[in-house]
Amino acid sequence: MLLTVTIKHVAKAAGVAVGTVSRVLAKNKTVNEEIRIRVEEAIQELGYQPNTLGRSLRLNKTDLIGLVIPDITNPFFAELAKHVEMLASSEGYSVLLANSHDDPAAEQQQVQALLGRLPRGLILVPVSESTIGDLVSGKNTVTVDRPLQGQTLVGVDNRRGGYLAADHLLSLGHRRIAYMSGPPTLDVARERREGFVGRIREFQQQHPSQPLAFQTVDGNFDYRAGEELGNRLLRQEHPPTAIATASDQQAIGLMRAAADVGLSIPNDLSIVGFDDIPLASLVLPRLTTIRQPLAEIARIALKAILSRSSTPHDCKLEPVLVERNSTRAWPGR
Amino acid sequence: MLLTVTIKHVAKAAGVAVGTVSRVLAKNKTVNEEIRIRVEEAIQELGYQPNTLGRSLRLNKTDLIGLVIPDITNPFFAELAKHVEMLASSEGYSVLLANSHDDPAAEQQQVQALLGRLPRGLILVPVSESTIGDLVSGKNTVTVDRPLQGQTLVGVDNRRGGYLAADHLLSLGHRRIAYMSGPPTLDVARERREGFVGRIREFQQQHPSQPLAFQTVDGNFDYRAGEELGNRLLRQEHPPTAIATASDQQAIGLMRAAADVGLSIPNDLSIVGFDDIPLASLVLPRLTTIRQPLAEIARIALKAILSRSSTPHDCKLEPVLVERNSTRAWPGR
DNA sequence: CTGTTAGCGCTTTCAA
DNA sequence: TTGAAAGCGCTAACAG
Repeated sequence: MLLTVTIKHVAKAAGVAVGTVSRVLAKNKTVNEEIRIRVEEAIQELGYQPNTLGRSLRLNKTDLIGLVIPDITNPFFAELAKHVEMLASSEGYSVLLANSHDDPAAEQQQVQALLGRLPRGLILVPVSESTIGDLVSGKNTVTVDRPLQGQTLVGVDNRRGGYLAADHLLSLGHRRIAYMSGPPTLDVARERREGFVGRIREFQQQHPSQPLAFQTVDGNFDYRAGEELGNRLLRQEHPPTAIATASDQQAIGLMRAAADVGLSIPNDLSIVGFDDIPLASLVLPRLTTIRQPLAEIARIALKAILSRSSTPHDCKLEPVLVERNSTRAWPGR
Repeated sequence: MLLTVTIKHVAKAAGVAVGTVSRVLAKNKTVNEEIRIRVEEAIQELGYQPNTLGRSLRLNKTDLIGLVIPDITNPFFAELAKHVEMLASSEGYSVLLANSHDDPAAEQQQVQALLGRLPRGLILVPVSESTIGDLVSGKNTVTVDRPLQGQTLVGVDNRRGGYLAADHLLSLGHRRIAYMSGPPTLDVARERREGFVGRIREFQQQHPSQPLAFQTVDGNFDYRAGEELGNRLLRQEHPPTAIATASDQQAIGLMRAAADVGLSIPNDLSIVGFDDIPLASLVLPRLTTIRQPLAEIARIALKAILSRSSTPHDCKLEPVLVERNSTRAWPGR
């Protein structure tokens, strides 16, 4: 019978009290060298592993980080999860993963479930203000990508990202431009669009004589939406020569649509995405996109959690334009 | 000061003993209706949430499922994680996620870390036999996709999958065929290849007079390997007219390579992938592939964990060929 | 049917 | 510097 070995067994084996064992475990300096060695030998001998539950119960805190995202299958969130997990585990924390499926009810349930596990903190990509607002209030929460009233947000400066995309297209000489936005209910989507539109307006004011056609569509962030909106955009009488999207997934769906209508990228159509997911540099042609520094975002989010800073303090990182092969000067040939 | 409310507070508020509160929490039938109501009211009133730590410590078991995969960024594992998480949370469990990065040392560390949290069970996609074999032995572990000595494996019949791919290509009339395998160190990769090669040999024996060119290459499962191996394959003097790969990611990389050398799919080249990741049905052309029933795999793995069946009992599911637009009869035009 | 109590494994006073 | 003991929140065995 393989009994689990506790601190008591170690104590008896080393001929000391449990308190002493606990002290060597905690690397407490006030323990006699000789005894310390004896205890450590006993630990080795018995293969003792501290029981997290006992410790957590006593200390009233765990080494768990809760991570609630809409969908781990989305490459952007997968990347976020990976970085969070890597960083967390290197600090001795484990991460509890939960998907909200962009469903407020599911999200509420998931957050509640994770909270019940008393995590050290929660990293959250919220889908709904209302349902979880007060659930997490006062709960050491950091929000990523999307804001939540009263909680620290770490993300990218979306307006700036939109601005960069528009600026890139404009400077390439495009004058028939479309913007494919995300769901208008999401702040991220609105901000990116505003940044994009802002640069367009700015250009129009600076060059009032130059003709400039601009339109906007919106839908989900996923591949499918990119394809559908792309078809709508490209099958018009005078389709745009350049399209910026609110996500790389949309951009990749859009590439599909472009191929379907026989358009070659970047010759007939320039595309710029958003996020820089791993796939962006692997599609054909490689996608020009606005990069979000996800590793950095994860790092800051985790730091905020672990340092329990009392006051929420948003952190907006700089997005950067990554030029690859899906954009080209117009007229391009 | 917001004190955490315990079972004691509820007991006092309801005018009963803690044991009674515990009983109504456990839905124990032996509790008086009237008292039950009073307790439930007190619970509502105080917003009492049972403390998982206390319960787990007492019961010596948690509601945690450990999930250790090579890389959450890989769409196949992301999909697996999603299903595991959905199923788990619907049963009241939470999942602890860890990435091993295909590194035996990291894997060992991660497994150890998760085991220290006393999970109800471990779902594992192992990278290395040796380093974790006895770490998890006797630990209620289920292995997915890749085997581990002495542990239950749930996955797909890889030989059958390879066989299906070869059979499909052969029956389409292809006679210059290549197989792009995964890392030969992995059983999955070897089995798929064996199944594929098996069907090829079978065909040759049945039709000894028919000319049939066949070759094999191998590399990693990822996009990049697919592209590199694809280039090697396609830039030969007499390139194959059909290629089957050991993963959809390879297949998608291969599509890139095909485009680079000016080959049109499926007109000049047929491709069949493996896994059926979400992206497979979104690339252009949509990818014909061997589908792994991942939802089913996740379901069975979790069931095996939760029912603590003592003896390991492998479970091989049937893969199925999903015909889409990347394969075509040869000669095809 | 309900109250009382021991104890899960651990940390941390308090004494010695 | 170390030992003894209390107690974190909970469940279950036992007594009533």
